Amino acid sequence: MTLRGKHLDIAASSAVNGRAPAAKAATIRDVAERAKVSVASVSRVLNGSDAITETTRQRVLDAVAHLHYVPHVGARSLSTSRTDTIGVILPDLYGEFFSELIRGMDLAARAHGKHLIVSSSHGDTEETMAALRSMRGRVDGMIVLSPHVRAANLAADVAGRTPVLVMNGGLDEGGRPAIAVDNHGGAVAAVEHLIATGRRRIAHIRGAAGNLEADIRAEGYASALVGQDPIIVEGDFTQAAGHRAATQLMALDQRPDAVFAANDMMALGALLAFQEAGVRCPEDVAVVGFDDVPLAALVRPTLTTLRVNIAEMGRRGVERLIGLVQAGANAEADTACEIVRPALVVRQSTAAAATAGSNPDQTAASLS
Amino acid sequence: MTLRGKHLDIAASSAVNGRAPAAKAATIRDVAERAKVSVASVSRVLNGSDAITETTRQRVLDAVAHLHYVPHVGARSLSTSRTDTIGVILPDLYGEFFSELIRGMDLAARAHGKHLIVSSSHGDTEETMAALRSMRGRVDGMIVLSPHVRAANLAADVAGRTPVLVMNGGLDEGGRPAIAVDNHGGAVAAVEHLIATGRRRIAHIRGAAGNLEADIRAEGYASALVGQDPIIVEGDFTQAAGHRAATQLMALDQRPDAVFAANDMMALGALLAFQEAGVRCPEDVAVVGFDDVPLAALVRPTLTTLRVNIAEMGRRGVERLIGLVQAGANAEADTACEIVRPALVVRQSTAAAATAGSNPDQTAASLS
DNA sequence: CTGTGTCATGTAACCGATTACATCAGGTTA
DNA sequence: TAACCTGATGTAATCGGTTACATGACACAG
Repeated sequence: MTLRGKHLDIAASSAVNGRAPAAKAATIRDVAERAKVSVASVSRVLNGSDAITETTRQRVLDAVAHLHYVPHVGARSLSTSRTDTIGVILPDLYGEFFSELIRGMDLAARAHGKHLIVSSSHGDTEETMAALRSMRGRVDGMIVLSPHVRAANLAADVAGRTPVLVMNGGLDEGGRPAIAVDNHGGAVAAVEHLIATGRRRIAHIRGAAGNLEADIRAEGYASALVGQDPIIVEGDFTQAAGHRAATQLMALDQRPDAVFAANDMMALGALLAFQEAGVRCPEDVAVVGFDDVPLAALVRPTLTTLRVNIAEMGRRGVERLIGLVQAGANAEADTACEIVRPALVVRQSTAAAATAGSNPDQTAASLS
Repeated sequence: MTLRGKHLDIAASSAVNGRAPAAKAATIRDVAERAKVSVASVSRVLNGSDAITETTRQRVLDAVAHLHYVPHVGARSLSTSRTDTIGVILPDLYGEFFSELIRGMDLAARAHGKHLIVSSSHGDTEETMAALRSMRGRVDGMIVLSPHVRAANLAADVAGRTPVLVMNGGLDEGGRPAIAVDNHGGAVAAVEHLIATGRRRIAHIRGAAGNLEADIRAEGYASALVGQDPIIVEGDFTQAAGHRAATQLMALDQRPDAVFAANDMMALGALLAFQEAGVRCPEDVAVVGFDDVPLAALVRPTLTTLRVNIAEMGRRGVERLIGLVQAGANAEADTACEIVRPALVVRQSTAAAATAGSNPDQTAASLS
């Protein structure tokens, strides 16, 4: 049982012949008392708002320092109804994509004096909703990354008055603030590059069915093919899935001469599977990934991929959300869907056989 | 200006001939009113504590559902002085080490219904303190990863009554709850392994000077050498630094036949530098890293390293912190320094020349 | 000398929950 | 029937801030 209010007296007096009760943290009233001013003045000094005599300011600051006073955030957020915190709900925390994203978000959050609460939903819609509910009231706004459009939209509903920025959703979120990668365009660019470098049988390792981004990338792949039927193998964005998928592809009657994987981790798994089977990359088969995680430039052969500036996207997300929070009630504010266009980064894994190996890592400088 | 308190009446009446003001979120009193019970009953239903008639419970739950009521966390935390949130201060958010760590922490936090606030300090002591201060009152406890012991100790002081668990610090934190990696033992194991596999000139690429872990690993390296003087090159834990350091090593009169890098990213950079220079690994030079980030098993040659189960360490950290929070005032509770012993994982990069390449990835199964 | 304006400061009402204690209804028991 | 217990529910104090409004001091003009 905590000691509070008038019961504190009783506890304190009983402590006379017992051991001292744990010291409670100083409150604004303690500071006011010690500085011999009112709580209002203390609050004013701390929030740097009103006109305050230099003398008073000093007295308050001294008291604050002496008592190691730190304002109680809960109390403050109760009266101001701001938390200076933004929530981030990710499908997963595994892998370089999310780590880069969080890094970018942290950068922006720190720059604006905001805190970041992160939570993962393990890709489950129900868990996403639970995470969302438990964050309500705790944050000023939320960024939701969901592989399922449905969840993202529900999310925005559950959130009620809390602004929600959807990232990683589809491009067709009806009038919700969002940031989305141009998955279709990226996939098309990948396939066109493969065709341009002379590949004629291009296979695709796709992400999990039902995952929005996986669907769009697969669709982009299919639409960009020229003179061949789609060859699609299921995956789930993990390196192991890429490995399995590549093994399947090698077992085909006619082995493809190029593979476009829906992300870098699967591309990597495929790369390893080919290597183990003695299939040479890029000579026998070209491989393209998606995301440009740092890893892509570090493997051999270095991986051609679609660069998405992940950290920058995270930064941008936080900044837009902060904008939304400030706009507040002005419903008209910012409901645009911002589109990030990935850039094709050509590395060894799709080089023409003749030039392969000449320059180990064309992008090393920019990725140091 | 927000509309609050008695001024709400004025605003509401003026809204009669204007547009409706933004609806305020429902409070416990709104729920009580609608359910025709007192706020106490609502609170009781929501916290499942006391005896409540089934009828009342239903009425309350209906009202809650109808109003989309969500308790205001700030208010709750004000009266209960719990936040159900734990803060994590990291030196950096870059790279796989921290991403794995956060993943493990998230797992444990979710399992206990806690939230996670993350913040990075960019390795700067001053920023660490600032982050710490701004978290006070916002969290029930904090986990601080600091490369500088000093900061970690100051941290524990600044935190005041908030429990702090130091991770990644030294082993000699005077009686503070901590979890630390046995950096010395790991370094010794690395060097001993290299000696056992016949290497005779072993160099070390160390982490930034002043970084505690870097210091201890370097010291462990030096102490394990047999019949040779230490060869130490400065680094800073980045891949680029590893690359530079390896270049320096290759320029020596007598090139080392083994390199122990203070972490995997630098080992990787070194690996690439050797490759570019035509120095073969493991034939000409063996390389050992530290951490066993997922990446270590994915490069070629696969990297021998010291495995630290990073995610598990994060999980453990959160669980211990939760223990500390619950122990509360009982100062005697848990002040132990838990030690995590890294395990040597032997892969291709230190294989004897004869057997190199026989098994591309000995640990692929366990890392899928 | 009084009225008025300015500016620093104080007082107290609020934010939205929790919870100790009061109350009250209904059933026992003497 | 009166005294008493029991268990559900209500009332109001409290957590620690912010801030509208009141107060009070002082300067200057009329």
